[in-house]
Amino acid sequence: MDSEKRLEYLSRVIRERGNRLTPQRLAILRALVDNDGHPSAEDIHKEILRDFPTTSLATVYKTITLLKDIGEILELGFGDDGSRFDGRKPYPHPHLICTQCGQILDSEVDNLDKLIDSLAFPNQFSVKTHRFDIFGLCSDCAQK
Amino acid sequence: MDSEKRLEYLSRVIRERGNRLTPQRLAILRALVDNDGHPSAEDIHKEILRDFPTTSLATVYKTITLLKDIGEILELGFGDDGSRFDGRKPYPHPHLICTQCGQILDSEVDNLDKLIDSLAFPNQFSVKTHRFDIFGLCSDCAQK
DNA sequence: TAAATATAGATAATAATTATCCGCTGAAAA
DNA sequence: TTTTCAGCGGATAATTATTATCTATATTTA
Ligand SMILES: [Mn+2]
Ligand SMILES: [Mn+2]
Ligand SMILES: [Zn+2]
Ligand SMILES: [Zn+2]
Repeated sequence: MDSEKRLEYLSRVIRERGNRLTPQRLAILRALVDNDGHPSAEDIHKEILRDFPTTSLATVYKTITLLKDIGEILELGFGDDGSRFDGRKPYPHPHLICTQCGQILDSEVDNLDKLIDSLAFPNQFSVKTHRFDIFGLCSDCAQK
Repeated sequence: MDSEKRLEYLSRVIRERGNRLTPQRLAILRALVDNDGHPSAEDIHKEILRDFPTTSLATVYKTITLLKDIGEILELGFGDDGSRFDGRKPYPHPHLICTQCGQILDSEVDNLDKLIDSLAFPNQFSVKTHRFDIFGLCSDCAQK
């Protein structure tokens, strides 16, 4: 997963669908593809403010919405705790979520789709997507 | 899973911890254990109103909070779409969620804990709980 | 250049849930 | 029996991440 490559890909898709790649928007994209920590909208906003101090939080949300429309961002909603975003791997995948420090780790596993199919089949359920969150303590927090 | 047995169990636990089993509270418990459709707070409230027309929605939420404290209800939060509750099986288990009609089906699978452990182990992650949602169309909605 | 469209930023609105307040109830204590 | 008092129900206000709205500005198109 090359951040620069992914940034170029997203930039191209956005331009091709007639949207504009403003400096603020590019900065938001860069923050998303450079960060593998699943940042919140606030996290992204804070980072953008360094280069574009007048950027509104609404602008961050608008770019996230744009990426959602393209299907190039994965949103992990946590109700009142807000959402965290994965702009590097927009497809569903398991996450290890530390309930102590808030860190979110990516995880991969083979044959998860097969398991999901085996759950859906008996109910004649047609699968579109999924969400698999594992909550607990990361290695750092577990030591304390 | 006997609804009546579960109702008796919940009633006993609530009394044993010094809480009171008011008629409204009992009605809310009954609505929860009788319904395997993963009702929302509103759903429960509507049902309670038939027998106790002055019940406040806040009372429903308070009883749900009580059950959460005991660990005897599973909350499935969906952000702005609110939460759905499982008062029959309070432990984590996979759900098949129809994005068309909102129906939520229970699902069970062997060795899910083993799979989760295999994901957590490489990261030295200490698992506490999990959430596994599968989104798609139920058999009814898929036919249309 | 002129017109059309998209976007940024500011601000108001949304809505599920939670907090707060107050009067009531019921069981235990005196 | 009377008093006490924590728990509770109901009403209402507050919370807060996100979305909608509005206007000025920037960019593209003709
Ligand atoms: Mn991820
Ligand atoms: Mn369930
Ligand atoms: Zn941690
Ligand atoms: Zn359906």
